[in-house]
Amino acid sequence: MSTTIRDVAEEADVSVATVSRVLNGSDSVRAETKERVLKAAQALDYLPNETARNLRTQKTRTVGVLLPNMHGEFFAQITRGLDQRAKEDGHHVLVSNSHTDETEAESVIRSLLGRVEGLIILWPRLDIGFLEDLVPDSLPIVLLSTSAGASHFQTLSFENRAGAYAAVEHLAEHGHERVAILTGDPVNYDAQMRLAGYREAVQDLGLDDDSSLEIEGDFTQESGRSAVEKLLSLTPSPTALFASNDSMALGVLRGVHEAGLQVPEDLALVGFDDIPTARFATPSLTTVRTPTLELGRRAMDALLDASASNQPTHRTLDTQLVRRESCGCSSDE
Amino acid sequence: MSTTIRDVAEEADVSVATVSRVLNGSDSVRAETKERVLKAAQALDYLPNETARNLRTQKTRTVGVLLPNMHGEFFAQITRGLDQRAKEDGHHVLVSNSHTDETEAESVIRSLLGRVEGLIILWPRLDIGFLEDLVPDSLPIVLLSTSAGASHFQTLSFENRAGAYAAVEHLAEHGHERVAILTGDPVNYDAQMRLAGYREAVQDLGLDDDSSLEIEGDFTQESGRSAVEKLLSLTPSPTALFASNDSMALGVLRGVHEAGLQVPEDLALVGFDDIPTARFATPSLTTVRTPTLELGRRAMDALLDASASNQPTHRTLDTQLVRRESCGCSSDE
DNA sequence: GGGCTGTATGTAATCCTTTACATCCCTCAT
DNA sequence: ATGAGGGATGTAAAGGATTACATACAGCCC
Repeated sequence: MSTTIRDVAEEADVSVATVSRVLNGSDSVRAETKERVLKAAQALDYLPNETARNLRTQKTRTVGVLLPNMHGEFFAQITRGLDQRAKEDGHHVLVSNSHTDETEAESVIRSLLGRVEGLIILWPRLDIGFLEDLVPDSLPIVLLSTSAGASHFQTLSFENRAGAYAAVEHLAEHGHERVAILTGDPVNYDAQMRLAGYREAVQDLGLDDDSSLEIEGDFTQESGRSAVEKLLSLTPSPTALFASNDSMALGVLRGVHEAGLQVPEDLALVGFDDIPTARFATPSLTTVRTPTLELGRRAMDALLDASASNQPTHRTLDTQLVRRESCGCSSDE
Repeated sequence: MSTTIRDVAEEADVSVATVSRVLNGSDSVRAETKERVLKAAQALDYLPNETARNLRTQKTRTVGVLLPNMHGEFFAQITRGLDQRAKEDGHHVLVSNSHTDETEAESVIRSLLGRVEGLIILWPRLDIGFLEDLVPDSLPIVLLSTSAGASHFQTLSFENRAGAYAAVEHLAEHGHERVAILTGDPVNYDAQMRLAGYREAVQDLGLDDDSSLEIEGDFTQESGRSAVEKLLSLTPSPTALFASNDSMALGVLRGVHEAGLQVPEDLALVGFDDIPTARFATPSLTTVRTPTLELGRRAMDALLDASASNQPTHRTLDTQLVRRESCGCSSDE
């Protein structure tokens, strides 16, 4: 078998307690002894059994993360942010990202329970009550992009509403009065909030208020492309479009091109997210930047904090309009 | 504290052994007793302590995954594939994806050792000897996109060389004789192999063999964009370009547009990877499809198998040319 | 009835650490 | 000289599960 602390103790001719003390650097141990222990550990290729350690200390230093199938860039950035922050505190990240339905999510969560010290969940159609029943009250949980305040869980989201508002407002500044929206999947919280921001702006700014201007999409590029047809069939045609994310905006770009028209001349366009490709599209995409990496970091932050102060906080992260070409501006950058 | 198996045993008025037997469904236990135990467990909200279980059974059912900073879509797909496959076997995935240098990677691996039963590593500039020293021989490891055969580790890669060959060949079929390549980061194994495939095709097909046609990129969109300038300064100008990945190809698309030229008329273009955006670019991108999700699945497959038969296998996954518009074809799809 | 078999259950060892408490010994103040 | 105090180390008890082995009991056969 693999070598244990007992073997090291024997080799160094001390007790296991001393070995443990050396390895954890906590208690006082004579310099000479310490060295002997370290040498023994080295010689035997000793590797502490993390499981035993976890059991004894009642800590796993591991958090679970549930992410759904989502846009790759978004997914990657969040994961990266989570991981960065976790690493700073010496925590590990146990991921699960391929669950599709509620049953599966339940079994995933169950299998995570008892091996994680906290959970970060991004799950659009999450039923809060269901989750409350499933997990012990004592387990810190951070919910991402979910309707805030609905629970005693911590939540963290983008400032979607203000971002969408800014996007529409900017299109209005370009003189557009008939601005359509391509929505995301209606069950998605981000999508809902972006739609809300759009509506608010349309009202406030006195733009054409026509429910046929709200076209339903699902955040995929294909839904962006196919939306163009619907868009062009409207009378009068909208002169501008707010796409609820960049993937769809890229699809729209493609669709408009296929229809033989031009962005921004025939249709001004603003997206949301500022994925890397947005800058390199032709025309480059005006969009609302979401701090994705930051979302990950802050989520982990909140979770690790939660252990200490268990105040359920609900935070949002500011977004920022990035002016490029697709709205009719000449690019900022 | 949380409830233990002892509490359940007490509640159900049986021994802990019986509770364990019921929960693991292995041994024979009377139906009536079984029910009583289950009821007790339910009533007490009992959750087996996974750590204790892991310690006793000497199994963690957890594998570690190291991925570098990489293109989002690629990253997401691999992770998904890994997770899917792991879940099928009831395994958990511990990820780490934000390490930058060797020291950090070392500490990450160290911290994983002792809590995982295997490791999947994608790490471009990995030093095999370093890894061999670091991990115990008994730990199964699968290396992704790395020079094969160099070790007793299992490896898995894309069939990059053949893919690149096919891309260049296709451009030659369109009549191009002066085909440039935009390479990826030279330390990257995929990049090396794609370059090798390009060179092989140039030789075989008798295309212009001019080392100035090899432009160094780094897989980023920006490097694609800025390569256009260099490309146009060559005399005579190449009429076609093979970009070693789609991100760079998208950057090239942008750069060509900025230069007031057209793809494919002024420059035919083929990418590599077939990221989702490739289909929606304008013009849509001809590219070589890599089965990314499959790479993840197969990697996990190999790892979980490895426990049984520890034959170091070296496999490659076939790639496939997808004809769209940027090469001069009318789109397949 | 006695011994044998097999099923259902209990007892206790075990996995490998950490750590509270005990011990030992040395130094120093009284 | 003696006791207190403190530094270095050892002993053994957790921590919560699994499981080998022991036990109890019922049924059966002769």
